[in-house]
Amino acid sequence: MSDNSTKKQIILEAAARLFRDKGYSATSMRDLADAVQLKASSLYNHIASKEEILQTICFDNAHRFLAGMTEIEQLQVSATHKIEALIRLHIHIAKEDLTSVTAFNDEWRHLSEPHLGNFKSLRKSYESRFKAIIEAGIQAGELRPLHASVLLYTLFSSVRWLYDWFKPERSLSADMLESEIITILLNGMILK
Amino acid sequence: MSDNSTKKQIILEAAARLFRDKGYSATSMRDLADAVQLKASSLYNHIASKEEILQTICFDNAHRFLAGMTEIEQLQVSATHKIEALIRLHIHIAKEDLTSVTAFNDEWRHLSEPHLGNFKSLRKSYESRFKAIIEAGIQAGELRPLHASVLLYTLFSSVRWLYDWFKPERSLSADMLESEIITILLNGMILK
DNA sequence: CCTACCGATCGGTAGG
DNA sequence: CCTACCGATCGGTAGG
Repeated sequence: MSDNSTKKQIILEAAARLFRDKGYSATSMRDLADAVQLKASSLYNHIASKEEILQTICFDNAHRFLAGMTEIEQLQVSATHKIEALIRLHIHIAKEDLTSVTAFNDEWRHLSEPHLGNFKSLRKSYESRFKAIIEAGIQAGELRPLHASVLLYTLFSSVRWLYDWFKPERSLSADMLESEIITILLNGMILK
Repeated sequence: MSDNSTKKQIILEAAARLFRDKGYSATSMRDLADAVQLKASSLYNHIASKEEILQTICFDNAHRFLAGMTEIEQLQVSATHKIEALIRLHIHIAKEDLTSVTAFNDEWRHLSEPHLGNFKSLRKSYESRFKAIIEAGIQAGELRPLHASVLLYTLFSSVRWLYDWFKPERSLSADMLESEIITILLNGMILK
């Protein structure tokens, strides 16, 4: 049983890497089997289907983001500080499990219904809660009076390149990277 | 002949839309044939292969960006103004042919060699030239003294969400969108 | 965990 | 532009 769940974990990690590198559709169960030194049919002792793997990756990561959001919402600090905490959240999640987050970001659209709909709901909820914080910041006069959705999506995608880029040269430490990104984004958003 | 090139154009546009919506690998030639009211085999009177379509999309767009870069490099203005012009370039290209740019952005990795290598070279060249402008701006004391690559990629990806988002609600005009994004990014990058 | 195999679908070709 | 069809590969199952 513990052997079993370990093996499943190995399969999930190999799958995340393949999905990130080749995409979900271009990854075959035989590719995945090769990566974990198994025959394709043996994979089905550990997982139910190819899509179940994608579901696990997508929903696990969605819940990591939502859990972080829930914590940050409860902080008794300014909107600006909450936004800074959210930027750090995105960077920390990326650092923790880069391949999985990348696959989650790029491959969720291959979910079938009803999973696709459920996933979109979670995502929508995360965005709404993020947007509410931004709107509070604008109301409070902390942030530039721009459209909240422009601020939201600019911020969102600004941290997304990390997922494609984190691996190569490491002349830049993760901490340095984090502080520079926060400098750029907060100065871009903050009023004066 | 002119009929022929028109039909080819229709096929390329339908393909870009399918590649954007489902991804290159998940789009079959039968999907594409249905979209243009043809049988799959008839597509091959207009195009040589599935990958040739992807090549056309990827290299056409790469050349649009490079042509814009060449023009902007020759302007006799400050680095900050060149960067503003580059941000506008990205937004304008997105507005002109949204589906094609999205497919180019997300699906180039499915190119086979030697096209993949050639594509990466063009991309690398574009990034280097962009980075040189950013570095000049830092040298000149116009931009915050951060790592040029952090500024580059933050800026790059900040405009990328447009590709996924441009379509829906149009309560925001494209001009308003453009000016807000430039406000956020330039204030984030500019010193003081 | 494997061998053997399934029906479906893939990109693409032959031939008209 | 179509019908008919190719070999290869797909996700997955049967049976041990």
